[in-house]
Amino acid sequence: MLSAVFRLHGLDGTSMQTLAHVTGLSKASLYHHFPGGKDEMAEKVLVEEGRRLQTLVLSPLDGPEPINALFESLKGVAEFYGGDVPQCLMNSIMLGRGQELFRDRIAAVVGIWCQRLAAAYSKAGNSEEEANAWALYALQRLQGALILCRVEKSRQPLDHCLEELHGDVQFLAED
Amino acid sequence: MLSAVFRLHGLDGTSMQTLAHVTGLSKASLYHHFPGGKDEMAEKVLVEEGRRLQTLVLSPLDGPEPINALFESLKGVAEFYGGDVPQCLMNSIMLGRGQELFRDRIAAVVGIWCQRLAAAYSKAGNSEEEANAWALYALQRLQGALILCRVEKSRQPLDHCLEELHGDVQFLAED
DNA sequence: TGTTTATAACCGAACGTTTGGTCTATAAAG
DNA sequence: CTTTATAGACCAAACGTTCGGTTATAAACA
Repeated sequence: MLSAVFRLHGLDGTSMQTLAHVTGLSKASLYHHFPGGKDEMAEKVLVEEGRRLQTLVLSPLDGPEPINALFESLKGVAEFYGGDVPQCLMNSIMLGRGQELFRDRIAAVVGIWCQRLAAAYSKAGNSEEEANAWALYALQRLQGALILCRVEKSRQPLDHCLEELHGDVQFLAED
Repeated sequence: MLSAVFRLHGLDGTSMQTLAHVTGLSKASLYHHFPGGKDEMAEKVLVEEGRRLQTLVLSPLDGPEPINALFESLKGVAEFYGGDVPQCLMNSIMLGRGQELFRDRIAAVVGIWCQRLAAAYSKAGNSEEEANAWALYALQRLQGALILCRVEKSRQPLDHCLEELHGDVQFLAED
């Protein structure tokens, strides 16, 4: 998959040659589909990743029952960050030139994610303050776990983190 | 600073030209000092960063009084990840070719950090299990906070995270 | 149905630029 | 007068990108 290349090598570390090899197309053909070149390819991949986040992680948060919505969303996260060594595309791609190109959009997505998470948590009976704090906390742990996954070349940190976040929600439900 | 270049652009995104410009030297001079080229420069920077971690973050953990040691170490972390938009060099540099080159060493450093953190926490009166869990938790939150710092272009997430970790330790001390 | 036509997809080869890296010369330091 | 540090010129290779031309697709028409 295209996104895996950018995830593993970042924007600068990914060459058109590699992309051509991965897609099985020639470099020229890639320019036919993406006249904007590498940057446009990265952008398209990023947009698609945003859609995946929407369907797997964000949409489940809209369920009527907030506790279950949070559970479902966490399940979505586990799938969103799939693979043996899960990595975050938005993290990898936000280095060097990628920062200037994509930071704003990524910040917006993260903001929405946080706010939707807080909304569900608040709907489950927490104050807005608490809800916001928990949402930030959850995102932070998630991103940190993903870093540790890359360091340890394993998905154990992510799975463990998701279990604990699940526990947090469960604890809330039992109140 | 050299490390800032790698921190911002990663290994692949950093060119010898950029390094020459930043150091004020010619490329030829850089090859005089670092015959191994870019990779050797990155390695030297990484080693120096490891020393900084040692003195600022790890050494304070050796203090006789574990609670205070943890406080001091957290203070060291705040300095270690300095600047208006703190970023983790070990994270940036561990993409693409950097992963193959440096992952093992970085994993070792993280392992030591975690284990030293757990030791202090355990010495403060926790079971080894609890201590280990807390150490992993702290590292995870830290790394996650650093990601959010890059996304939000601010050091607020890190400072906030450090406050909360400080609170965790304080809570432990009051037991 | 078979032929034409238009369009999209594709690729080999080349473009100019930048890359990591070397060579040679020069000036300063010891 | 040898060693060390520097830089300008230089190189082959790789880079992102463009071009000209070929093939596949399928709609339009005979």
